[in-house]
Amino acid sequence: MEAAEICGRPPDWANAVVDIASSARMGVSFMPDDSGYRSGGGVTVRTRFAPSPTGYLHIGGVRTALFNWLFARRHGGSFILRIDDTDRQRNVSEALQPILDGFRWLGLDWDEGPEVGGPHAPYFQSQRQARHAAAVERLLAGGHAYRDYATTAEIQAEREAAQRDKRRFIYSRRWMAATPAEQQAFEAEGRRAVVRLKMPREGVCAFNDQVRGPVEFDWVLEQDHVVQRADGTCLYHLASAVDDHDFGITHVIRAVEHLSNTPRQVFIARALGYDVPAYAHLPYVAEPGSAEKLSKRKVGRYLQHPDFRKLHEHGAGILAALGAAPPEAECNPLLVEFYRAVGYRPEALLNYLLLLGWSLDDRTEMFTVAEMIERFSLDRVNRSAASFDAPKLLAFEERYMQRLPAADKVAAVVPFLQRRGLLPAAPSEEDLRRVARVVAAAGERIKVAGDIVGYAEFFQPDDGFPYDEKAFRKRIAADGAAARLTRFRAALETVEPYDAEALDGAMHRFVEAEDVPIGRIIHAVRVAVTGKAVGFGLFDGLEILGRDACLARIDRALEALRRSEALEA
RNA sequence: GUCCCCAUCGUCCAGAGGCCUAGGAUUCAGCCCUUUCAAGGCUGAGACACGGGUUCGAAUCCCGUUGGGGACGCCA
Repeated sequence: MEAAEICGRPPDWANAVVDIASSARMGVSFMPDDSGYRSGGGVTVRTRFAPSPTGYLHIGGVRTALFNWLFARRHGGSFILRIDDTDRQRNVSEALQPILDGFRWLGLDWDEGPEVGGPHAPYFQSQRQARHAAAVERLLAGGHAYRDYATTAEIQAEREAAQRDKRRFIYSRRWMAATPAEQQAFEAEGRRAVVRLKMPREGVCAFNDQVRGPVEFDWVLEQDHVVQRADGTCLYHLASAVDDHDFGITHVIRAVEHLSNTPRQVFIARALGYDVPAYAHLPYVAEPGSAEKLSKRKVGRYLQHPDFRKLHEHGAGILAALGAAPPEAECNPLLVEFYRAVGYRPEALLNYLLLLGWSLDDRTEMFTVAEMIERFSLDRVNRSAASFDAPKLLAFEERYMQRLPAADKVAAVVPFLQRRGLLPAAPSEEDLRRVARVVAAAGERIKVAGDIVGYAEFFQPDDGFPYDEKAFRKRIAADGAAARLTRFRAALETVEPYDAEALDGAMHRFVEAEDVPIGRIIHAVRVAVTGKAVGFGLFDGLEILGRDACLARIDRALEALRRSEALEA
């Protein structure tokens, strides 16, 4: 067969610029009313996120999902969840659950997809194989694909030969069955066919990326990708292009790693006579302190980065305090589960993720979800990778916590106290009042809801909390400390009313009478009453605990001191 | 190796030829306040990767260099 004949001419559409949404990019504004994306104006926006059921919701994936979701919501369109499960047969539902839970926790609702169904069901790729296979048949019939009888070894040999001669590898199509006769001949040899795309070998594939602008790829550089295996199962790119079309996806918003896969999807779509969707390739999220793509398998390495480690340790501390060994996913700050388990505000995570690659201007940082939807646009998406910055995420979390109304803060914190066994499943009014008072006193010290476990002593019996040993030695076992504490205890008995203000006054009168710096008594009281060296305002703490508890706790501390002295003697 | 992409404070962003002596946030440092603190207040440090053009004028446009990253599967 002649080379010219083998290669053929590229289909006439191959060089067409695919640009259904260019007007939006060129336009000054990108409002729903003039974009033509609304029903009535033409196309209704439909975006999708297509996770594979791995059991985890990765932070980078969520960012992509968020942008898809925002774009759909912004334009009054639909956001679809499609499950790319062609690869795994086992336990799909089990591996999917954490992902769906993560979406729900974040408030990213999907209009069509698993559990909610929709007009284009099924939404599991593995259940759409008949459609994929039918598409392959059409590709074959249209001459855009061919049956190839080469073995992997034969292809590999060609590839290596090309490398040896330092030329680009272009498949010879030697085992392509162009006619039924050739097909029979190959099969008589016992060969089995895969279906390959018959890619154009001249011209360029040009399209207008919604975040990167015009992009071009030479068709020659594209290989004759396999779209269907010998066993009849179809490969991802074929399935993806077909499903996107079936679902009426108008905008494919995904990570840049798919940019170089786009030509073959464009080829498939055009060959099948589809409208090609608009593409938007997002920069990927990079690892802390580097430009490399974030990978959930490298957590160990990221843990060596101080900022990332701090984020992790903070969360791990909370999880450890909650008891029972947490599932692995909850210990990994690369996964959404971590933030939920530790008690982050979902809005804070969303806000942080939004600004990782997108901005409105040079100063607006806080966005409610409604504001995000209102202001989001693809043309303000950044083109370069952004690395995951743990301190910044924590800063957002702090701000959201600070702004949270007191009642919501209490509600956020209660489940953590319950899990720690510090609060009954059905807390009484009085229980909740105490929680509210501790939360108020702790103020900005509670950055994530789980931080409440750091104030466990306010919910434990007077003899049921441990002492920070070092603090105990320094503040209570010190010379004269016990005697002073005993005298202060006496003062506490008569303070009236027993509130922070009066306690403050009593303390100051005490140190004046004793003629000692305030630090000599205040720390001793704190250790005696809370067991800790640090905490929120001492007088608030004394008030919350109440007189009886304070006296009992001081007695217990003095008793503990006597016992340890006796032991040493 | 081939192709593609990216390039402003440590980090995340702003900057569409003169509003730039480059702005905000975070981080860091110092100071203040304070009974402690991963608390609060104030002040400060800190960047246009490099080299050529174009232009009266360039962080901004063009070319090159360097650096970084990604894609090159009968994976998704």
